[in-house]
Amino acid sequence: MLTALTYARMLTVSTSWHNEPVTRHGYHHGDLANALTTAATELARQGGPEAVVLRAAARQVGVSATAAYRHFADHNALVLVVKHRAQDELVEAMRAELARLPAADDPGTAGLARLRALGAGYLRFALTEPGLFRAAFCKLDEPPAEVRGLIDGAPAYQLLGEVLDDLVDAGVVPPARRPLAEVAAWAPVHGLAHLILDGPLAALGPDERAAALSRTVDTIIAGLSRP
Amino acid sequence: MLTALTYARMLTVSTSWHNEPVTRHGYHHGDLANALTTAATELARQGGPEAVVLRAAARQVGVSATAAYRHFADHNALVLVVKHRAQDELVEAMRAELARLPAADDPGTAGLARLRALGAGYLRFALTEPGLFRAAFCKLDEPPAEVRGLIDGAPAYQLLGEVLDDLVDAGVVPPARRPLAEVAAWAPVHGLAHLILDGPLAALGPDERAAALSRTVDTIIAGLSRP
DNA sequence: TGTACATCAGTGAACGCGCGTTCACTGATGTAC
DNA sequence: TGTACATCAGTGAACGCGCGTTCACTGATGTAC
Repeated sequence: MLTALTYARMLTVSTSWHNEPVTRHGYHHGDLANALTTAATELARQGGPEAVVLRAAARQVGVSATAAYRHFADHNALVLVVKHRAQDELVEAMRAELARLPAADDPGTAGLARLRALGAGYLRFALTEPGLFRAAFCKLDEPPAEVRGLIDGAPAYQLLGEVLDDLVDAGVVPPARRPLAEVAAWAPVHGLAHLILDGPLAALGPDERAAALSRTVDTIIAGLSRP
Repeated sequence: MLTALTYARMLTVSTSWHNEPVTRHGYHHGDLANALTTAATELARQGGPEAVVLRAAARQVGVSATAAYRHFADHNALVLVVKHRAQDELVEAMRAELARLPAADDPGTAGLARLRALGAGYLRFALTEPGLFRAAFCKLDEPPAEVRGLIDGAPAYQLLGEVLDDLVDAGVVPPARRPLAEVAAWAPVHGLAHLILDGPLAALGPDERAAALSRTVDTIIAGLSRP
């Protein structure tokens, strides 16, 4: 979709014009696919997946709506790339929380800290970027073949799996509790995010939210690590 | 919204006409608010909250779209009653699962069975009525004042709370783990439902789904009941 | 190095659609006398 | 019991909106000779 050539062309053009505002570089945009994706992602960031409107994205980039069809088969294809970007940002938020962790000696406590960090990063992303969070898990009109039959959002799932493996290695989680532990750990945090975002627990204040997360993660850990 | 008088009028009219199909009873419908709510709920059942279209509901009832405005302030008000109906059906599914439970002697095992039943009923409803499930938790344009500041979907929350209280009484859940246990128990099942419905875990087959639920609930119970 | 030409990436006008909502209206109902 | 009249609950036409998408087109780009 976005070749190295396209990038090169864009750079050439943008450096040859002086003080040109970023919006357009002439009749040929040079990087429309990327620009539309960014604009559409921004729409999703503010209004969720329903706000991803092809015409609005084109408008924002300063291009006719028709131009989008040179780069995306249809509206659904545009939403799909936004969904992927949103998933990428979610994983990024989780990794960021991991990176913030201080070094720990004991592998067991280190592993538990990582598990907590993943949950905290997940929830933080959901609450600070509700639009993107919903976009990351939105239902597409026709899901692409690559995704069907696989676990979507695989990077996050894999990240979680690694931390759980570490906890088994450290002797914190008994091997018998390892199967499907990803699901058992993921679902609670995902559910909490949805309950806070979309309804029943929306009325919780910041402190109550923190307490709810803490309680939820404590329960997961107590359950997974029980002999 | 729907007075006893309205009902009485409807019954009078409908019994005075012979073999009249249920759709209309003359110029005055007699029970339009209810009929529209039912039609709108059916739309949500098939297509989720986005499918609740005022004109479509009116069409289905065989009434002009304008007529709906005699009974609902606007589209949002219609969605709100659908949301409430969906929540009612969800609680009903949970109660149904409780009712199916055989009697048990030990209060501890009985309580755990009830907790499992609530989770199973919740997930069953989510998977068999995905449209209504999403409607039950949909975001409204302007949430009504009564709901803001309260925990929405209170009946389900309360039902869960009672079972958890029983588990404390039975000595299964230590009192120290009781606070916010509703959230810790609700979030995992809610999250699992969403993960299966809207994406990442959609590819799971029936057996895998059952295993995922079982693992998830086991982990909750192990966590909540840990000394 | 210059030029003809195929290809690519844009344009703007227009289509049909279905929505929520408003308007002025009219038929049915119920009540006061 | 009958009649005038206010009120209630419908009607149908129309509005404006914004959407996704298609059409025939044109300006820019890159390549073969």
